Amino acid sequence: MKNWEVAAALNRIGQLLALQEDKPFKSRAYARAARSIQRLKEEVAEVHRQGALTRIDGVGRNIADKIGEMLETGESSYVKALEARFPGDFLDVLAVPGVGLATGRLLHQHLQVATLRELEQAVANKEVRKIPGLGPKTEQRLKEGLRFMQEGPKLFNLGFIAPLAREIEASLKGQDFVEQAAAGGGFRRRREAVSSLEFVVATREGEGEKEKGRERFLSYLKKQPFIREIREEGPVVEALGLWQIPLSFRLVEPGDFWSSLLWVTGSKAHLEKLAARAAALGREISREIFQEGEEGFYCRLGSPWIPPELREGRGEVEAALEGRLPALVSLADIRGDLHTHSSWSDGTEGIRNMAQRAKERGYSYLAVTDHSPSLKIAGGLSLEELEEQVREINRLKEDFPGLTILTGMEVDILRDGSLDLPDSVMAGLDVVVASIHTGFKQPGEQLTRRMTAAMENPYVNIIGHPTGRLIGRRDPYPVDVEALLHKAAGTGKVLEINASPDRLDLKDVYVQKGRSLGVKFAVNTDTHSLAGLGDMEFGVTAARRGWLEPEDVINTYDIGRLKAVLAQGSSR
DNA sequence: GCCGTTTTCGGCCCGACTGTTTTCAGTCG
Repeated sequence: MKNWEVAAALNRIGQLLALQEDKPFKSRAYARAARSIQRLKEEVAEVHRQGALTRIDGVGRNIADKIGEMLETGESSYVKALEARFPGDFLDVLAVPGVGLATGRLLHQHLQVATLRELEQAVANKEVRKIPGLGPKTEQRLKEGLRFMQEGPKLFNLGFIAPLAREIEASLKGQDFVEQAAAGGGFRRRREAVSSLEFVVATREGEGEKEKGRERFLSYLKKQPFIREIREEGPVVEALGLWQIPLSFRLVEPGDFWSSLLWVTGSKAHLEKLAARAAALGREISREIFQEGEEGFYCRLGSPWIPPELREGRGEVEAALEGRLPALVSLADIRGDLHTHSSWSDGTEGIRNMAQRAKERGYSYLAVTDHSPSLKIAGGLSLEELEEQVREINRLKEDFPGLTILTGMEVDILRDGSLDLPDSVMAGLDVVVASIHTGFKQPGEQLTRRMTAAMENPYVNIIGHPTGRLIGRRDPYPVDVEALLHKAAGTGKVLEINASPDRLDLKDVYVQKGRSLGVKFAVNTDTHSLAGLGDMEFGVTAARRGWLEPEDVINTYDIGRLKAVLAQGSSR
């Protein structure tokens, strides 16, 4: 069992306990142990072999026993006993925004709600409002909450699905009967979330031996650990993978690989534009014009190769034909991270470790931007602690030659639009990221005013996660993004592309719009751990989907130029 | 259920907002 599986099981225990016992802290103990295991650097199975489970923070004798059983038998009798009372699906109900433990219990007690479907029914029949303690407003809130859980097919965030997609791709390429293989679809275009993974597989069997290739492929596929079920064995093999993600494998002859991949990659809008171009040139899109791969194909249409991230039908074909395709920023261009948290607030690592990892990533700078005083839940620093932190950073500087550790803070934009740090203090910091963490439910105009007011402050450098969305879980604040973009263009304030796969905020379409207005961006991870520094790739992906070039992204600048931009509080 | 230079019992990230109440519990970040 992998660490994440153990952590997931412990979290499950925590939630089930919270439902059925009146011992909230027992439940939280499991949640805490789960967090520790999630963050654990070694394999928990290895720690168990050494008999050292109780050395893990939050794991005592009882929890260690339960982990031991899971590792040895692959399951947990404790989970089974707990599940006997609440069906597994009930945890989905608890995941609905607006349903906490208390409401969950009430729904179960009074209406026997056990699944999302039953909750939906109860809401539709106006039963929820009849429960003592709940009312019509709660019912309405649940209705809105349910929307997220049920809209369309289940979506998997890019950051979540990327490791699986790459594992499958590598596995396919490693088979001796596979000539070429690649993931296409929304994943290849690096959309923020996808509902399935689609692969194109060229098998080595010669012309006319397609059937043989397909059989070898199927016998290979059936043995793979990432496969749960094979549903369709035709020319496109359909399967369900880990986490019930739909997988498809289009089996083709080597000569058809590139045309199939182009087709499977999409998007529909992009392909339509290509078809129109081909028609205008009197060409057909056939396998003959793919002889030199995708590049060759685009070349025949008189266009440079268009990176998959741009293939959304948002003007990329026209731009390519006119020779004004952007030279997209890439991960290698990134020289540092300007929004990170340490254990001084709610991060897990000390600044030394963060700096070490930044150095290993080849960065030339790293900004430490912990939370500001008012955000108590996230361990916001007091002014004294901030001063102390700055002193520590100054001490650490000599240990990291070649890496500039920048002082900073993620300053809350308070409910009234003022900033949670005096100007005099912000003036002394290298980087100020200003973000909203409270009062999301204010009317849009008020939220917009708060943010534009923050942009008028001369010491603010970057607006953090500007729309506050959590992909698949929370809508953006009802903020007027157009107004923000114009304000940023006017003030020279930098907007963040938050690289956390849960956020990717600003999103690509706004980034593209901002770029056209001359707005500059910073691609930041907002990490709370060492591993989170690796999310940078997803932020860069969002930047690419927003057509950005290195020049548009301030953390591609060398330290001298970056400091100049930061010091004047404006990118212009 | 876990943990300890506030400690082996009594705590466990804190404060605002909301809805359902008539003084507060539940949820969220």
